[in-house]
Amino acid sequence: MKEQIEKIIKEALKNLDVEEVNFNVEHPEDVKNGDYSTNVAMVCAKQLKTNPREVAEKIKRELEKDLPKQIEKVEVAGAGFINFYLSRDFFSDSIKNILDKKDDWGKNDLLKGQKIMVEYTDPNPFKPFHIGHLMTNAIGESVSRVVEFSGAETIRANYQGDVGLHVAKAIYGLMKFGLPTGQAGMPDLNKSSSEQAQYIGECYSKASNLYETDESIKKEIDEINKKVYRKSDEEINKIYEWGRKVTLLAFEDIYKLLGTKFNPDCYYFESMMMHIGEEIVRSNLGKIFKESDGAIIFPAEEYDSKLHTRVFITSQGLPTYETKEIGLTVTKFEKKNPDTSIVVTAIEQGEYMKVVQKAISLIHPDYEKRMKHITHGMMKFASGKMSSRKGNIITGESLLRDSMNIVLEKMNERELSEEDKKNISEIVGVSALKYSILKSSLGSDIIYDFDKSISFDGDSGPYLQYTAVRANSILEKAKGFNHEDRPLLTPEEVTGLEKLLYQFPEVVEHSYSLLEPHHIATYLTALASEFNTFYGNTKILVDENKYINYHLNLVKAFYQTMKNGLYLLGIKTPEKM
RNA sequence: GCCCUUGUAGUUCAAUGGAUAGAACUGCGGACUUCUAAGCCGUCGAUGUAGGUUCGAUUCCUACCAAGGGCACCA
Repeated sequence: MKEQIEKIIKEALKNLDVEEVNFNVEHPEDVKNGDYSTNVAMVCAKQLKTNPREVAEKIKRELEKDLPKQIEKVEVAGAGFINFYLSRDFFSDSIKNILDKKDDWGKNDLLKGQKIMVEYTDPNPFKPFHIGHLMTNAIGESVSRVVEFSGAETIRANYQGDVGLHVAKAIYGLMKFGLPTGQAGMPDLNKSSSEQAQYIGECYSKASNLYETDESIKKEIDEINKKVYRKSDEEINKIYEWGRKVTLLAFEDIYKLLGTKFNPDCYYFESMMMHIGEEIVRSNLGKIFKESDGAIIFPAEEYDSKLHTRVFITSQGLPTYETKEIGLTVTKFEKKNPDTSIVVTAIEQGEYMKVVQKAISLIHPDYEKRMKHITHGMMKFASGKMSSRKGNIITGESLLRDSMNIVLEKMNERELSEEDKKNISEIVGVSALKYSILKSSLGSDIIYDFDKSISFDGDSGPYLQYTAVRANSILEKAKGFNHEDRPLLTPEEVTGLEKLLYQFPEVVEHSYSLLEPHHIATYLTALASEFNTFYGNTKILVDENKYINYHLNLVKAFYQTMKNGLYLLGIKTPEKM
């Protein structure tokens, strides 16, 4: 509809001999000002040397000569806005359209034929899955789904640091505090990979502290680090293989819970990328990279004054993260050849990534425009509550578990089977966390209040789910209610719900064009609120309701839209809760 | 010091340069023998400071203030 209005405005301008101008068509905040509104008259008032309202009137008269039937009337208002009011038929048709499209409702083909790769989550084996990974995952998954809804073939990639100092620290910790060979305090190898991974994470944390405080331990760990790189020590290799396997398996459990499926051939590892990257860096030494104090560096400020120099290969001859990133990017383009390669990380990687991307674009100029880096802020905690319910350090996993447990407690009031309660608490717990990450625009930090944010009032994931469940509940009850023989009558009045429903595809497009998932979250919350208002004002399943069939279609259309929208946020829609 | 993010109600967040700056939480006040009250209705309350561009600025530009991040061998 938006395109259509833009089109008739352009035609009107042509008929009035006005040069083409940049104008907007948008939804006014207040529905009193119509369903669509344009500022075209104000934009070209100067050009026509008259005041905006006169221009607006002129354009209005031109538009009225041939008005599409979906538009009931056009009005001039305010400083010179032209407002469009849609007809009852338009809204009724849009409900039908939603019911026809079902799970495809909201999709578009902006990216048809394109291949888009999204890399996100990026946890490191041997370290806990922390809250930052949770954020990156929620955002990356949502971006992937928005891209998918825009018609692209979507490739989900994950990049994991299986070499580096953190690995050496964890291995040192395991050797010092006990290996899985039956010593005291050891994890039972029969335990779940998640529990074994947790033990490895603890060893990592302890060793990490010792690294900072004890000089001789620091040396030992550095020595282990070299051995891991060279694979020169049989015992270390064994621990390494076990630890890597177990932590990666534990991550898979979390991905499953979060609803992410990476492409099986797109799990990239630093241990692979460092060799590829090193070769590229060394073969461009003297051209792009320089030697300096024994290290190999890239002086990015020579190309862009806002960038800075970074080390790519250390004076000890080890490749840094920068070099591995070059290997990764080149591998992605060579193996998968995406039209666009999107990488999602926290903001701390922002500056560094610009430098790396500059270096890559000098080697492969054709990649430059195809690389996109999305950054997000950090999750912080309100009022210093830094520990989880059990008193441990909060990891991404513990936060998830706590969230699910809180839901489970709330579910006690409900008459549901234990199995239902367990499943629902998983779906709702994940939703609470994901929504609190996705409701804000990227960029700024997220303040996470442990007590309040998982409260499910108002602006929350569970609120959206609960609203969907209410709708579903009506649809279920309607099956036993005699309504199918009755005629489909359409009420004259258009509800606020209908005035939002048809906008869903526009929201998806907008969200894609800015790569900002929060627009979907904001829209769904407004939509849920409208539904709850409608629900509160309307008794649907009663004999006196002569619009019963229309109302049921409306509920169905709402349910479908909410379900598709929640999907885009990476959130499942429970059938009951 | 230089560079990148970000400053909106008591709190947490919205607002492709547009109309009276929207929500949620909290506070206060309501409705309900009703399809799930994790819900609904009403109400109090905000653009960091100073300039500039514009018919019009929360949005763009400049300076300042404040928070977070990055600036050579960690990732």
